[in-house]
Amino acid sequence: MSREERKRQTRKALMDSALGLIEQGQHFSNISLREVAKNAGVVPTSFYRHFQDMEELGLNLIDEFSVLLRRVRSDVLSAEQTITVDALLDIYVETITDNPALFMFIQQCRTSEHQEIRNTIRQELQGLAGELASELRVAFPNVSRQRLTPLSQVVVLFLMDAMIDVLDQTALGVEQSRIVARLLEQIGVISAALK
Amino acid sequence: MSREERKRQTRKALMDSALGLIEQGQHFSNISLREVAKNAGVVPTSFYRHFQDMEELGLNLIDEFSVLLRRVRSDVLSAEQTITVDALLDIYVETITDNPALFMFIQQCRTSEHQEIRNTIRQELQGLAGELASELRVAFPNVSRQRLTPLSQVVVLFLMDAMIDVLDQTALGVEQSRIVARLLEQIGVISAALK
DNA sequence: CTCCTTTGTGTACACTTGTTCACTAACTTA
DNA sequence: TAAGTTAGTGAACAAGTGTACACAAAGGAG
Repeated sequence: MSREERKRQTRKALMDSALGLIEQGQHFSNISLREVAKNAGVVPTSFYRHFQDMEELGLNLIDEFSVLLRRVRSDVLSAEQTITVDALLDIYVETITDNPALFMFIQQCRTSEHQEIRNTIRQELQGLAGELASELRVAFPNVSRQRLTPLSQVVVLFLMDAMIDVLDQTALGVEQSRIVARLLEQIGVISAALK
Repeated sequence: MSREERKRQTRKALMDSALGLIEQGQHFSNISLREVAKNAGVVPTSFYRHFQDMEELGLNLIDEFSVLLRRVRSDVLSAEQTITVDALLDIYVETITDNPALFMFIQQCRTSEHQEIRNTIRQELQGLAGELASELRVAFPNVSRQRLTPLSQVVVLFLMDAMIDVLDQTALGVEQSRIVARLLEQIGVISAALK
């Protein structure tokens, strides 16, 4: 195995370590560099070979989020052109449930103490809303883009909000289906405005 | 000054200290007990005379939030019965801008690592949505409560979401009016569903 | 094969954290 | 006035934190 391959591997181990700690219920704000290193099976000083500090690791997690969204987008585009709203939502909900820690991280860090993290996330979510808007254009060809844009921003807000419930899902014993149901109810309120 | 009066005073100093640190850009999750004590002009050990730990202080901040909302509610009720939606929103927006740290705390701690904090906040925000729903009933008497409830949940989501922009307000040089404008635009999308 | 680059190691340091304990001083009560 | 309760103090400790440094070992380039 080549050296840079190995490096990329431990780098990924560090990022996954952080996500793992989030999945265990920790908040990204007080996950320590040492904890991440230990959890990745690496000595603390080794962390610096990959990231300057936890903020930089965070920014790279946002990047991972961005890549994930791009992949989803290409999936949607490769689907039939006459995709329904329900099918569209299914794709996004599935993406969330497949990557809970990553989405949780994003939701947590919207209120991060590092403004660069906050700004980057804001941009990313705005981009997501933009994607959604153009995808909804297919489903609602007779609705103007002007009305569609704020609408998809709202839907993104719903998606991220649902994350918090997912976090408590196991703790409260709430089935995931109920969360999705609530999500669909909320979006129903919105899409009613389109009919 | 009586002793319990003094105690209540330093207790408030501790809570205000935490809010102050939040206003300075810190995240509640990693505000330390010592920092709070120091900022309140009190020795660390004195903290324990009032709260068991930071989680308990957090729960008391949520209580303060609850009391604030109750006060707002009575303000709204004492207003004219034919209150407009805009006037209603003005009251809430003003409440937020008058207590930015408290609302920011709530928004931050929706993703807290302490599940009791998360649950209490969830309840509180649900309660807020309930209040809003009955207040909106006055403005939209011909809309059923069934449609009003999910709608006000959405509005609450908007209000809390706007908090994040308020946080970056100074940093980005965005005037508060623009934030309020965006908020009104979002809510416009919703209220359009009511007409 | 040899040298250099670089990823990961181990030790070390100064600092902050939560929490303990015995103590003081002042308000309350009897 | 005397005794008791208690909010706040100060020193101390073990544990965890970020970061600097010299070092080892192994891949890459000549």
